Amino acid sequence: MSIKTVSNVVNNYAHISPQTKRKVLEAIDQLGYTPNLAARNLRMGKSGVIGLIIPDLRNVYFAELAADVMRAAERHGLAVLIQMVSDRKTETAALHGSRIQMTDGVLYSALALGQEDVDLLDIPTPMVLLGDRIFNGPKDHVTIQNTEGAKRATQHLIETGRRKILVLGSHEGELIGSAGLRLEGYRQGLEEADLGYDRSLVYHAGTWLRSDGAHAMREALEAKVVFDAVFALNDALALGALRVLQEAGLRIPSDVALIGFDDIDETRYSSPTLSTIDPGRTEIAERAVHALVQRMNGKIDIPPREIPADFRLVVRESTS
Amino acid sequence: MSIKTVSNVVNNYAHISPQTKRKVLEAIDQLGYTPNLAARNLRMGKSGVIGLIIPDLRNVYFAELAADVMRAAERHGLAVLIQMVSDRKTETAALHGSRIQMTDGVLYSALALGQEDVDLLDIPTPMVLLGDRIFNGPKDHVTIQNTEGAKRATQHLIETGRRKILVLGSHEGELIGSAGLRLEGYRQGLEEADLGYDRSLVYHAGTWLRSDGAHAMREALEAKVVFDAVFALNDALALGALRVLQEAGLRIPSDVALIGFDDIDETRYSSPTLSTIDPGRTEIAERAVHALVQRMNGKIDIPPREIPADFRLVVRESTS
DNA sequence: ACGTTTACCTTCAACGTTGTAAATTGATTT
DNA sequence: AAATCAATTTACAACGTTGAAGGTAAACGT
Repeated sequence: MSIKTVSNVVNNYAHISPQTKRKVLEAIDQLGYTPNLAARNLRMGKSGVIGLIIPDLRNVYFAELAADVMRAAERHGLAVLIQMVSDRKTETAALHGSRIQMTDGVLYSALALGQEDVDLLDIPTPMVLLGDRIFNGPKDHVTIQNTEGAKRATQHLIETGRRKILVLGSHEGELIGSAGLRLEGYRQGLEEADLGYDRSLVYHAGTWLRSDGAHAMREALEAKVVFDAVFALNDALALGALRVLQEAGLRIPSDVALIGFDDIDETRYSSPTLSTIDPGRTEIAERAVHALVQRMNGKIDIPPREIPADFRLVVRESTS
Repeated sequence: MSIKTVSNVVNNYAHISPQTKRKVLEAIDQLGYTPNLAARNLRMGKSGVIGLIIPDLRNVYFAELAADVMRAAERHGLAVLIQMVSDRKTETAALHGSRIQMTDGVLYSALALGQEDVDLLDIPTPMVLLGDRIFNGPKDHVTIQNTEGAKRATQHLIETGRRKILVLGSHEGELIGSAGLRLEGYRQGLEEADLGYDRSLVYHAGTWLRSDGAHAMREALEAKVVFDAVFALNDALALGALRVLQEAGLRIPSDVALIGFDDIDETRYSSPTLSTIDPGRTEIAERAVHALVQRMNGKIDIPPREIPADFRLVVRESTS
């Protein structure tokens, strides 16, 4: 009984006699044999693992994205190795370090790296880019329709009769990146409704955590700005703002309408529930994994693509 | 220049002449050589990867746990392969499938498997158990002090003058598992204060999502039970209940005090902020990884241990 | 009955690394 | 100058798998 025969049984190769197969399977069962994956990986030149490089799982958006990616990967028989990054250094290390080498490909959502670092993406590992910080890179890019989604959110507020729409979470001077693109959508929404863009309604927030939303909202209230709606550039900011608005005695949505962006699970359970833009996270994960698998199989040899995901306005209590 | 010399340089073996080292490093740099990890893994018999088997990253508790585990693993130079499981079948497959074979060890938080499946844990892969569903297994177990924490929560409510404490999230007849243990803590808390245990104050919830908390809370309100405090067996339940209480016009904490369990990030941002028990998640992750590394190195050969994590009462607005 | 095909099984080599032990070089001692 | 020792480098084998190619015996065709 040669080793190769066992290998053939395990990989159920076509030409094996039923009795040999049975004998081998019995022996495997009895000895508790399992194929050594390291050896198989070495021989085959692939590991069945894809990497997922993201900022932080404690951020609900990325946790949900990771869950969706894992589900999609599972359908392709792939395992997912998550690597969290926190700054330029760890991010560069994740892309160029040795660990990436044990994956067959990576999904990468940039955190600190930006358009100016596009050359760093030019690595031999198959890769699909996520997020909104780098465009026109050397890799496929599955992306949220930030501008279009933000425009839709703005339109929705206008349709419900709001005119003075506060924005929370801008990044000064940013043109691409979630903040820049969503702010642009807001401008377009105003413009189409013939409403002017008023800089004094735009509040900055470097990071996008609940506490930042609360902080920005407090600033606006203290500045006594007049407004009848708030568009927070993501849900976490919106939830932080929500709390401050309520503390200030404002009723939502009657005094102030509030909308976020991302459709994280929590928006369904806040009080009031939060209207938002669903950026199509599940679809993003599926398309990204699909594109990555195509590249990994080397079956397609076409230039890098931009793959947009469909978004959807989700109307809940905070705007109706 | 032999291959082995390169290997020696890469692993910076002690006795290499400076000039050879320089030459090798130059060549490595110029040719862009990286060691093949699959081959190294095969040769060394380890992969530098640990597995983390958990229910679902969309559950904030597990997302935060995963993040903490990854940080702890990073400090040991280990990568983390997360495997989500959803039922007995996927869970058994995760423990006994082939994928576990590409990890050097696993951290495992049981979902569907329970005490009766303890034999399934008896696998050769080093493993550390997390969670509260299986005790006295054949592996180290890092665990939350459920009973003690729940007792502390109950005591806290009593200290603030509450007497009729509703419980949300019990599992009928469960003795071990988070629900059973926390309910036991609640009973002990009552007992020490000479308060009677009243079954009509205990509400069941099969799963522990926000929606379940909302549902159980509604049931209690509809039953017109009299109560002045709510102990939700986890934070998600508490947050769901919070919303229903507010909808019913009850003020928190003046009409009803509310406390949860887990200290998820969100409890800091709800309105009002939520008192809770911090079960020491970060510490759990660190101790678990530490114990796993010890077992992986085979340096210790002692019987399985129960390793309890320290908990902490976190008082916020919902109880003060 | 003999060549030919088919089904099944085995041998060989290679994937790229590292531990072991042996070989080479250089420095030091006698 | 030979002998000894230490420092450095190398050859070899092995980790466990699988593709390619080869072998063997039974089944088939003429």
